[in-house]
Amino acid sequence: MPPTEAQELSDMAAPKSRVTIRDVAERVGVHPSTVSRVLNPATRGRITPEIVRQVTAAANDMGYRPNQTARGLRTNRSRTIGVLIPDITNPLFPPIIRGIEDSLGAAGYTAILGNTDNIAVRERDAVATMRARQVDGLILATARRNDPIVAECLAERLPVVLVNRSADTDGVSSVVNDDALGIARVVRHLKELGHQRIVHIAGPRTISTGELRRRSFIAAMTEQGLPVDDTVIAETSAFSEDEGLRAAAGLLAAATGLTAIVAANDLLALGAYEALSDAGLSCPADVSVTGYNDMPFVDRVVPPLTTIRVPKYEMGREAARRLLELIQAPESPAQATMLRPELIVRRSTAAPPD
Amino acid sequence: MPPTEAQELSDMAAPKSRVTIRDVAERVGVHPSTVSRVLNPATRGRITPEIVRQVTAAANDMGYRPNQTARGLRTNRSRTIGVLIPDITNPLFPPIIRGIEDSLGAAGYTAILGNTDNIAVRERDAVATMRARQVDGLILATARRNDPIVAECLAERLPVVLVNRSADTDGVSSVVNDDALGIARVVRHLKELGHQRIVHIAGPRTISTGELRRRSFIAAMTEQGLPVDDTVIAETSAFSEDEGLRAAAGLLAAATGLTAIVAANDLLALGAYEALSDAGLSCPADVSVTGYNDMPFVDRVVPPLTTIRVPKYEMGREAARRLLELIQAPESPAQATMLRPELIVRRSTAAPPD
DNA sequence: GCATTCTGTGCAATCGTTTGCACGATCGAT
DNA sequence: ATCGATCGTGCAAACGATTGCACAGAATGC
Repeated sequence: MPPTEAQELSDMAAPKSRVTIRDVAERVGVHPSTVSRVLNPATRGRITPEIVRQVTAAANDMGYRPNQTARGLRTNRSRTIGVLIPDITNPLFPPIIRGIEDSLGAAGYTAILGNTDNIAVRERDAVATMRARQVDGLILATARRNDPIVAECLAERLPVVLVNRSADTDGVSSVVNDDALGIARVVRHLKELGHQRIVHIAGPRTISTGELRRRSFIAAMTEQGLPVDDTVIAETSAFSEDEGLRAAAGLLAAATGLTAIVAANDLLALGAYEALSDAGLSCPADVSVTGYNDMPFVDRVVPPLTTIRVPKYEMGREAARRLLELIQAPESPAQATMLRPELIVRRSTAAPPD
Repeated sequence: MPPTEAQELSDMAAPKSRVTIRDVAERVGVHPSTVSRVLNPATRGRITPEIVRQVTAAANDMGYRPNQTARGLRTNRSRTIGVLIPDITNPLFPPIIRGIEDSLGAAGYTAILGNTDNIAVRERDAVATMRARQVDGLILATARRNDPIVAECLAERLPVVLVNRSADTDGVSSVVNDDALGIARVVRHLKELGHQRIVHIAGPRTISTGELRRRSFIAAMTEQGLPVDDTVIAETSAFSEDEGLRAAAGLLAAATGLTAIVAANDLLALGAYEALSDAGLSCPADVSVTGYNDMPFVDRVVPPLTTIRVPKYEMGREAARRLLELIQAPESPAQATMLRPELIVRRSTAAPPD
């Protein structure tokens, strides 16, 4: 004996399988295309108000949820964007990501993330999987100054926005902070404290922030009438604590009478802290140190780090906003947005010893 | 006059539009379904080796990339999973997320993220958008002990795994650390240092970690033969620094002669630091403090925090692994995995003053 | 009152893959 | 030599939505 049609099922409707546009259409007695048009704000106007009412009511009632996958197949728009970052574990990035997601979410888009660890083949891979998923655009926090990925996206007309770092490639939009301004403020701050012999731990020159902060350092020093020669800049191969330690140690060994270190980012600055303590020097009594970015928690290290705060959340938000624009109007001209950084004076800077 | 077939186009083929399975089929002279079978490892064996060779060669040559969207529509599998976290900006989560992504990535899956800020409606929203995108499963780092979202997923047979926090709901898989063990180790450590009057800043009881660590604290104290009454536990409404400050201040005001504070997580412990300094007390000279989680950077605050290290990356990795299993075998029984935490002794704990 | 425009809806093709089914060829067994 | 079984491939129908086109009926113009 087959089970009788259990009528209890009808009230507390268990949504057995997903309800489709066709189910809604059948319930109301119209064609699926009509339902589609009702549900699309752009075409809703073409349908009789009474039908609109019935369809929306039925859709709500039945708990209809459009299938993004099907829609994406047809329209070639996934309402998904790919975000490439070096490493989510680096505290610089979460606020940026948060800004991106908030901004995208408000527009009905979602992000998929890829960690690349700054490894080129992982970047390629990540872009490939993202393209397979038909992302509508890309936000890259991984750009190098001369980045083939950026060039490819441009060539294939995939909307792309760079965030935090920019690139030399032109025609690409970016949202970054004003490195020149930030570094100028730091140098001025140190000069005002009385420092004369200021040195710089530079980031990798293959990355825009590394090169730009380096150049800005030289410019700012010159402008302040401070001496700048080969011995005041140490190069690093990565924005890492280890590299900061190594570079700072070199500087301490070589540079005569330095009293302040301008690091190209906070991690390098933390490395410099270590080098100082290794050398038996104290910060800020013997040497002042500054960072860049104002990562979470650099206000809690000892001494709390004087640094430049970049508007991380806002950069993420702007980058997403810009990308959405670019998706609407793919041919709109590239624009490079620079957000204002802010000098945060804490305890790692003080007057030089006399 | 129509443009002549430009034969220059053939060598440096600009991939004008995406190459589909049909393009590959035409090039080789077989049916699209054959190409599909060649490209699918499971069915490749059924095709003549020579054809397999030709098809794979052509696919590579033409730069064919399967369209996940189309595949997803047909198979109802998106190879995408949704990850819900309270806030990516909380340093506890990035390592977990990294573990999840590494594990998923290796299996050809990608994650989409949702920040919920512990707000119920945002959780619902996030789940809705994820379902619209046909996620194959969910990893929740947002679970409350009694969480309707968890119940719904279970009811609708959407594979789900909880990470970091568990839930009271049964039938759901989870990957967490062993809170009882962690708290027991902390209490034992303090006892060994000579502490008698130990107090606890408990997390929200609506969250498994809050409740569990609280209960484990009572159990551990009892086991060590230490006094435990109403005055040694302070409740909080969130795992935040503010709440830690408030609770610790209360404890200091009320509790007679406390010498050690066991906080239910690192953020609460940092709040306790503030309360101590507000009260003119020093840590660890006057009062020892312990945290839980071993968030990034708690080794750099002053004093460096003694805490329980939970294997964050591994928890993420395991959760993803478990979810993939669950997707393969949806009816497999739920399993609650507990990873071993580790006591990390730093400078925030010392013998009590005499 | 007839021709014309307009409006609202249905029809059917389409997006790129996957997969059950069918069918001809090949093979081994008798 | 004949008959099944087996094997490799093609065929076509899905998956769920969108959208150009067609067409009926209403509205409008003269």
